Amino acid sequence: MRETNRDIFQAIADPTRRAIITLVALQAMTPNAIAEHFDTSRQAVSKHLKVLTECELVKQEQSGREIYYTLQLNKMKEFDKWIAQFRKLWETRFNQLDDVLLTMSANKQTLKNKKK
Amino acid sequence: MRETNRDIFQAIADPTRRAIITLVALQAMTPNAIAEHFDTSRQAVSKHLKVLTECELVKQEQSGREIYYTLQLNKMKEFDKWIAQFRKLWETRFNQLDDVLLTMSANKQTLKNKKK
DNA sequence: TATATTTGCAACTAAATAGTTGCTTATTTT
DNA sequence: AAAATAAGCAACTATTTAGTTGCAAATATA
Repeated sequence: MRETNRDIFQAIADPTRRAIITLVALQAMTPNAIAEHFDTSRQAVSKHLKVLTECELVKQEQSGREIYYTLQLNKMKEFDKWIAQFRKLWETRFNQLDDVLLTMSANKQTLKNKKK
Repeated sequence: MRETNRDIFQAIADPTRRAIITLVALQAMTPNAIAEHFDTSRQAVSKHLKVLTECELVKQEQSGREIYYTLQLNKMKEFDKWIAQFRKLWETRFNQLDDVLLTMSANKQTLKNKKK
C-alpha cells in the first residue's frame, strides 16, 4: 500500500470508503462502530481508514484506547473545487444548448402544425 | 477489464483520465489528438477512453474513420450530486461551529473583563 | 495483577488495473 | 487498386489494491 501522496480521487474511488465518509460526516466514530455498519471485517475498515487518513480526508481523535474518526470537510472541498470547473460549463454552455434544442423542437412543432 | 456497471468514481481515480476529461470538456477530440497531449501511447489513451465511455462520462461521435470523444456533462452532474450532501454541511454546520468558536472567544474576553 | 478490549501493523493472497505489443477492420488518400 | 491512416480488440506483463490472518501495543476492567 502506497503511503504518501495518496490523492483524494483515489480514496473516494472505493464504494466502501465513500460509505465510511458519509458515516463519519454525521458523527465521529470508532473503527469498530464503523465496521458494524458494513459486511466487512474490522481490519478491512481499518485499512480504509488508513487510506482516508493518509490523504487527510478523515482525522483521528484518541480517547483512551478508542480512536474516533471524523470527516475533514475542508479536504472534501478539494473535490468540490475540481467539479466546479465543469459546473461552470453546464451552468452556461449547456443551458445555452438546451435552449437551442428546445427552440428547435418548438420550431418542429410549429412546422408540423403549419403543414396541416 | 470490467465492462458493465463501471463506477464513475473509479473512472476519475486515474489522473490521466481526469486530464482527458478536462481536454474533451473544451472540445471534441480524437484518440490520436488526445494522446499527443500526454506521454502515453495511443493504445493506453484508447483504454482510458473505453473506461470513460463504459461509464458514460464521454460519448463517441463517428466521422469517417475518426471518432470524436466529447464529455457528457450530464453524467458529470452525478459528482456534484454526491458532493452536495457535504457542501450542505460545510455551509451550515461548519459555519455554525465557526460562530460558536467566535462566541466562545468573545465570551472569554467578556468574562476576563468581568473578573477584573 | 490478570484478563479483556480496542486498535494498528506486517505478511500474505487473490483480484483488478495500467500499460505494452501485435493484429484486424474500416476509411481515406495516392 | 494499393498504400496509408485511424482506431478498436485480444493477449500478455507488471503493479496496485482489497481483504485475510496473525500478532503486538496500549488502555480499560474484574
